Amino acid sequence: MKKRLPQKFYQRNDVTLIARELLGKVLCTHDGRKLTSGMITEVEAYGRMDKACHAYNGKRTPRTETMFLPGGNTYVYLCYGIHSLFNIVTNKKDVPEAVLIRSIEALDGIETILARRKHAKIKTNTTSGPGIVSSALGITRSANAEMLPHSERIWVEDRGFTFATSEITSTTRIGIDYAEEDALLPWRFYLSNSPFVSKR
DNA sequence: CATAGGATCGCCT
DNA sequence: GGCGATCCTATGT
Repeated sequence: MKKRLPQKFYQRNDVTLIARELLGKVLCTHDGRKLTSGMITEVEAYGRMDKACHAYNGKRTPRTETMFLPGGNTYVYLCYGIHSLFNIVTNKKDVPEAVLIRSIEALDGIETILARRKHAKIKTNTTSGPGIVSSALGITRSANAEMLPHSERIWVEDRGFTFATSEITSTTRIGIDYAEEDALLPWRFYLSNSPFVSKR
């Protein structure tokens, strides 16, 4: 079973539900030569009324404008001058919410992923961490504002991997101390039994 | 225009 | 556990 997620999956009005449902889905990229993919193992949700969100309280800037696009778009931005962090926009147009993909477990194109990461063999840190996911899958800011349901470069598939709520850990997000009380929201989700998670 | 700082990583000790 | 890398972004003058 390989089925690309449809637009309506992303456009629902519940970013934390979508974040949890993205666990086990398969993020795929094609750079024109090689297909690479990985099962999503760790995510974080960012809501429109959440001080950790770039578009908190409707804040529009050239960068955050992407978050106001309809759900299903990609939001890729540069962090610390080095890392392209990959997010999936959710909800309807003009409702800025997104899911940050933090870790995956490599599935397709292992050789390509290893070469991009300069690793000889798969280790837990080959695909764990938001900057690393982009490195492993070849995602750069040129992949910003791509429509996942239609893009030839990047998309998400359901391959039938499912996980019960009891197999998912929900806890606080990483690196958002500036978000005051919202730093306490349990909006980071990961597969409890996966070794491919950025912090255990 | 100038400036401070970031949803991080990897290397060093 | 600490820190430098590296550059875009947002903000203020």
